[in-house]
Amino acid sequence: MSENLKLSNQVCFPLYSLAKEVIKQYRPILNELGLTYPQYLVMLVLWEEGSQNVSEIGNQLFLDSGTLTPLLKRLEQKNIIVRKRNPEDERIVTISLTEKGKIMKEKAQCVPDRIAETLNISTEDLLNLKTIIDKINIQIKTTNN
Amino acid sequence: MSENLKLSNQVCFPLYSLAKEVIKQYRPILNELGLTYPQYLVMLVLWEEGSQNVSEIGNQLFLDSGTLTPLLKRLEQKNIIVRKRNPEDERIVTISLTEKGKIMKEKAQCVPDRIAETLNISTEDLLNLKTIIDKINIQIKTTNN
DNA sequence: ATAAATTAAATTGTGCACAATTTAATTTTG
DNA sequence: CAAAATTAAATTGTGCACAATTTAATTTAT
Repeated sequence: MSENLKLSNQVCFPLYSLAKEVIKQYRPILNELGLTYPQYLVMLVLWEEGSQNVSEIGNQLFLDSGTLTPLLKRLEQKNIIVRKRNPEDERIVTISLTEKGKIMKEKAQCVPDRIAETLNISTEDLLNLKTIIDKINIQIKTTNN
Repeated sequence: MSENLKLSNQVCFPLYSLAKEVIKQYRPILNELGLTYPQYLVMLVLWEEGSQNVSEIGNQLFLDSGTLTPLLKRLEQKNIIVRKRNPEDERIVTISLTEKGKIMKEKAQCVPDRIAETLNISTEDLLNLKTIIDKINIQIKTTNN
């Protein structure tokens, strides 16, 4: 068999597997907060930057309204965010944290440390991984637009 | 904010994004074969190793029957695989390629090259990425079992 | 000023991904 | 041998992810 189609030679498969594996490590930890990983990402954006439009959140997380609209509705049902149409421009929906959502930030402070623990990867390897991923991400975005 | 906090967020999110981005590059190419990326992975296993049980495929791709059963039914509907219960042990379902499935392998030969083209990443960077990812994947699997 | 174009979010539909449970077959044990 | 345990796949239910379309609001260009 040509080497071309061997699973072991693929780069994408280990990447896809590792991403799933890492998210799996987040699951039990985020579950204590009642969040999924994509929901946690949205909360990180709001904690860091405050109120944001749906599309502003989407631009940062590379997610579209088809993904975000139902996800945000779930966060709203948990009473950690509110969705409000902008009276200046009724097309825009602004997402804001509720008190409960702001308080959750405190409980979430420990998440990265706990992830770092369970991943058990040296800082050196993490930095190495980050460097190469960032480089490739930039290359893809610039090549593909 | 601790350094771990930043680092794990700064690694996990780019990892998750890059995996999605790379799969997005596969989409138009695999679409010509009528396959999704996970379906392509199943076909890679079958092309490389021939007939496999559902759980053997699952072990290699880290997917469970909840994911594979409907996926395999879709491949069966495309007439590129057949699903057959093992008469020796009726619990086991063996997946085999049809002629059409075998022929598809030829058309798939070009996929890795075309992906390499569109990703436009140096072989060195790809190897670098694969090396660090494989290392971390092994580390996670051994730590977490 | 209004018709056409654009924009933002929502909706619709398909396909993973995975936890939890169920079903049915096979093994192990008492 | 029969009950209990185990195993393999299927099923059920929830939640992304994304393409394609729709809806409604706003801009723009005539």
